[in-house]
This record gives sequence, C-alpha cells and structure tokens, in this order.
Amino acid sequence: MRLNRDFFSHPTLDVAKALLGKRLVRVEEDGVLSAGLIVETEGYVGTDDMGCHARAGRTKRNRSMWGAPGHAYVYFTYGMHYLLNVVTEMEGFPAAVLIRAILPIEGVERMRVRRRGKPERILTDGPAKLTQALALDLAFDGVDLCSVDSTLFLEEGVSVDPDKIVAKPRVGLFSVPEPWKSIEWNYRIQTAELKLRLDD
DNA sequence: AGCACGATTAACT
DNA sequence: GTTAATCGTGCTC
Repeated sequence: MRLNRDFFSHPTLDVAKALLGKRLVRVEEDGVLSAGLIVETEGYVGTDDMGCHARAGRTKRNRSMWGAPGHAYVYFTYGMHYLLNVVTEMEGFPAAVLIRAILPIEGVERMRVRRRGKPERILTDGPAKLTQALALDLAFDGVDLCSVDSTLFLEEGVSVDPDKIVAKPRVGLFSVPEPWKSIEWNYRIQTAELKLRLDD
C-alpha cells in the first residue's frame, strides 16, 4: 500500500523523521522491483532556509518544490549526479526531504549491476549512489509518488523507535550561512537497528 | 557573456 | 586526508 498524500502534507522535519524505515520502491520497465528501506533523510524548508534551493526563488530547476506534496523533486548536481527529494507541506510552499541513504532490500543484483559491481555495503549509502542504483534521473522530477501507476513510490516498511533517530547538521552545505549550516535537520537510523526489526 | 561552485563520489596518497 | 571529474545554474559584470 502506497503512502498517501496526507503523509507528505505535514511539517517537513516531521516527514523527514517519519520517512526513516519506509520502503522506497522502483518498478522498472520490465516489471522488476528494486527496493530499500530509508535510513537517512534531510529537511529543506522554504525560501528562508539558506541551505535550500528554494532560497533563490522559483526557477526552472527547483519548481517541483512548490508543487503538491508527495511528488518527487529530482535535480542534477556536481555535473554528474542526480539527487532524489520528496516534496512536503502544502502546495505553494517550497519544501522537501532529501533521501540520502537506503538499505537495499529487493532487486539487489540489479542495483549492483548499475553500481558497477560495488559491494552491497556501499550500493546505496549516499544520495547519488541510491539514484544510480535505482536508475533515477531528471525523468522522475515532478513524478507523483502517490499515484497508483507511478514507477517510483513509498510504502510502509519497518517501525522505527523515535529515540533511536540521530539528528545532525545537514551534509555538504559549505558556503551556507549560520544558523542554516549547523542546524540539525539531518536524520539517521542505524542500519543495525533496522535489520533487527526486519527479523521481527 | 563569463564565472564560481555545488544537498557528491571514487580513486588516490 | 586530498583531489579530479564534469556541467547546469544562478550571480555578477
């Protein structure tokens, strides 16, 4: 059962934490599934957040963030990488959650091929690694993750104990001014903790 | 029109 | 720990 629009309509940081443990699923053209459990997320909230792409106002690149919640915001960076975000809050307010890492669960062999034979341990432990593993690019920008026929969506996964969530500063914001640079809007759950719950 | 740099990764030393 | 790869975007002139 796919997570519905209401799940994404809440405050971004709440959604960022709630996404930990959820299943990110990619259905490929040939019907094969690739899936993983989300283990790290990051919140980007509005035009006042100087670490958020929305700080520059609405542009061709970041327009998806202004759209309805539950849609994907995929962008290209560093001249070679695609990063996946999930749009949050109400339509018209630019905010999103960056999916930074997942724990591979299904379609691992397919992921390994796309990741050029890398060991499972480092298949999807970075924001650009997971888009590589799931074959996500700009074609997914603006896709409705709540639609019944989208080839990318989210599902319930394993329950996560809120006390086990670790908050840290967001990654890679080098020339972003304080307090945005150090504010702890990066959330992570230990993969060991998730694996433990998987066995239940 | 030109330019600095990025919500990164991989391959080095 | 350091650095090259690689190019679209947004900012400055």
